Amino acid sequence: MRNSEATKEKILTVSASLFNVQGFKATSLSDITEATGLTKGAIYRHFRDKEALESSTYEFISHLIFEKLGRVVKSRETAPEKLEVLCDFFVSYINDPLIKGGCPILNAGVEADDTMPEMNLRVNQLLNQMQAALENIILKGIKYNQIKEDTDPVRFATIFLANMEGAILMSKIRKTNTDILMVTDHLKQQIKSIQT
Amino acid sequence: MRNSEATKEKILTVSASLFNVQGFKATSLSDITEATGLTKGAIYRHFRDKEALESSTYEFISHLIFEKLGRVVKSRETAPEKLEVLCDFFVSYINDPLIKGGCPILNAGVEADDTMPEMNLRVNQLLNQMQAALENIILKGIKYNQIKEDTDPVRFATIFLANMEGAILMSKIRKTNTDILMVTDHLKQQIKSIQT
DNA sequence: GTGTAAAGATACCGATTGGTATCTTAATTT
DNA sequence: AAATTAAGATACCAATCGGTATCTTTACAC
Repeated sequence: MRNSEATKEKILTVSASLFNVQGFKATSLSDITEATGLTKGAIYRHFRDKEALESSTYEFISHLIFEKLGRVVKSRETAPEKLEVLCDFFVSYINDPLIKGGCPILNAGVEADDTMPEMNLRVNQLLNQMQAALENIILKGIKYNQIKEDTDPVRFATIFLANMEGAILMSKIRKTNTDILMVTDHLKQQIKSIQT
Repeated sequence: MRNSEATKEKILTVSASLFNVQGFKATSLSDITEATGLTKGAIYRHFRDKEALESSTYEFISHLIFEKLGRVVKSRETAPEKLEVLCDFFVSYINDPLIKGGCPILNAGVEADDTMPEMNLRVNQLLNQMQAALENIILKGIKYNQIKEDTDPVRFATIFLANMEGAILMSKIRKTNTDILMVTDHLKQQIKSIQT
C-alpha cells in the first residue's frame, strides 16, 4: 500500500487553505484534486463525503491554531505579557498566517451560522476554547497578583475576542493592517489598565 | 407592460435576504426564482448576469442600511447620545434585522475578500461610509463641547466598529446576544470616558 | 378592437457539481 | 515469486449550475 497517512494529511493541509480562502461550499472537489494532484478516488477513500471532509478539515485547522496559540501563550510568564504577545501574534498573523485566508473562526463562523449546523457547532467549540484560554490567563493573573482582582474574566475575554475578530475583518476588507494595529494598541492600553 | 419597477424591487428584496443568509456563491438562480415566484426570464431581463444581480443587490442593501442608520443617528441630539443609540440599534438588530442573516459588512466582507474583488470594493465603501459617519459624530461632538477634544476620531471610530463587528460575529456563532450586550455595555463605558 | 413593444415564461444548452462503481497499481505476507 | 489487499486512478452517473434563444402574455397607444 502507499503511505495512507501522508496522503490523508496532504488532503487536509491543501483543503484547509482552499476552504479557508474560498469557503466550504465555494470549494469544489475538483479544486481539491487539482491542488493535491490526487483524484477523487483517493479523496473518497479517506473521507465519506464532502461534508465529512469539511468537518475533518476544520478539526485539523482547530488543532493547528490551538497548538500554535498554546506555544505563543507559554512563551511569556505573566498574564499581562501573555495577553500582549497574543495581540502581537494576531497582528503578525495577517501577513504570515498559519493557514491562508485569515481567521478560521471568522471565515467558518460567517459561512456556517445559518446553513451548516454541525459546522457551526465546531466553530462554537473553537471560539469557546479560545475564550476559556483567555479567561484562564486572567484568572491566573488575578491569583498571582498580576491583574487587578476586580477584573471580570468573562467580560474581558469577550471584549478582547470581539476586538480581535472585528479588527481582522476590517483589515481583510481594507487590505491593510492599519485597523488591527490601532485595535491591538488600544487592547494593550486596556491590558495596562487592569494590571496591578 | 407589467410593473417593471415593482418586480425589480421584489427581486432585489428577496435576493438581499438570500444572499445575506446563504452567501452570494451559495445562492443559486433557482433559489431566487423559487423565492420570488418569478422565472429566469424575468430576472435576466432586469440584470445582465448573476454577478450584476449580486452587485445591484449589495448596493440595494447598502442604501437600506445607511438610510436606517441615518435615521437612528438623527433621532438623538448630542454626540454621546448618538453613539449610545447606535449601540442599542446594533443590539436590536440581532433579533429584528433589516435584512435577514446579520450584518452585510461581516457577511459580504468575509465572502468577498479573496475571490470577489469588485464586491470587496463595495463592502469597503460601505465600511468607509460607516466609519466616516462615526468620525463625523465625534468631530461634531468635539466642536460642540460634548466630547473631550483630545479624542482621536479615527481611532475611536475604528475601535467602535471592530467591537461591533466582532460582537455580532460572536453572537451569531453562539446564537445568543450575551456577547453583544457585554460589548455594547463596554462601549457605552468608553463613550462615557470621552465625554466632557 | 388592433398593433406594438415591453415583460416575463418556457425550453433548452454545455459545463460543472458531488458521488459511485470498477479497474489498476503497489506494497506486504506467505 | 505468487497471492492478497489496501490505495488510488478512471470512467461514468444524474442533478444542478449559470446562461440564452425563443415563445407567450400583458398593457398601452392609436
